[in-house]
Amino acid sequence: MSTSVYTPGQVSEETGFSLDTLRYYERIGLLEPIGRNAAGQRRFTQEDIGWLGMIRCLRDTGMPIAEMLRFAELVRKGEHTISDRIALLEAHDRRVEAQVANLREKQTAIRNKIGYYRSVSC
Amino acid sequence: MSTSVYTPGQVSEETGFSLDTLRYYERIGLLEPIGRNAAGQRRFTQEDIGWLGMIRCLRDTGMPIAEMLRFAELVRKGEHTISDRIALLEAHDRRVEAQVANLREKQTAIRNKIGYYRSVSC
DNA sequence: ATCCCACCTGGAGTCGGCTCCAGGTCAAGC
DNA sequence: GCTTGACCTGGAGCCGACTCCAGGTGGGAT
Repeated sequence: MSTSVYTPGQVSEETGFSLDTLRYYERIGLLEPIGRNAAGQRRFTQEDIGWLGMIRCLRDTGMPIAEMLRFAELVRKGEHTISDRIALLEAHDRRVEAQVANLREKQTAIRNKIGYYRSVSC
Repeated sequence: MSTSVYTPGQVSEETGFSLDTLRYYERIGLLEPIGRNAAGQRRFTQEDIGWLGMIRCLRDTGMPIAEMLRFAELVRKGEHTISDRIALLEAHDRRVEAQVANLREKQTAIRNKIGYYRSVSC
């Protein structure tokens, strides 16, 4: 029961990020340099996977990579940046809220259009 | 009270699309060729603006341009494509629904993270 | 008359976010 | 002992969706 590690393939499988994307994220500094085995292959920790989960949330909610980098930076700088992190996430949460509202509004319009088409074609 | 027309500037203002984007959409065939005045400047009709409203809905809900082109194509082909248009919009509506669900799920995770940060920093 | 501003064109450039490639290394199964 | 498959690197390429540019036209206000 050594500290469990994961191969790139496993991580890709689990997080839904492609191998190339995982390498890309490491290259640009969104991931800390990932640990390696003797042969130089990446071995991800549970913590890396946790961080990737966060990345997944932020990406899926439309945060640009540049801003995720800022967030990653804050995380690296340690505990005293927590209020900044909260501020960043709250600002993002507000954008997500607006996004959902906009989607709902546009969806209603689309449904009205469908309704109109139905009324025409029957 | 001639049939009212609108300048590119007015349309941009009203629809939120940039002048360049309006020209781009016309170039790629997402808009029918827009009418011109004697000097060759575009004059949009009310109908053009209505169509741009539709475009706005579809774009804002994440439909790729390629698919909007397919939709535009159906509209051009006339009445007998209405059931196809319904099918296309319904499929899109389902994707929008999934999108909202995913956003909500990720938003919850983000809020939990904020909650966690709050608990740590107080 | 002249100025300015909104508009025109074709084509090139940008940007974000990956994605692909060539050429190479290891380790495990047949 | 050889093949296979997962991995490695640096760098180039791609895609979608605009956005910008240079150089030019036309018309309304001062």
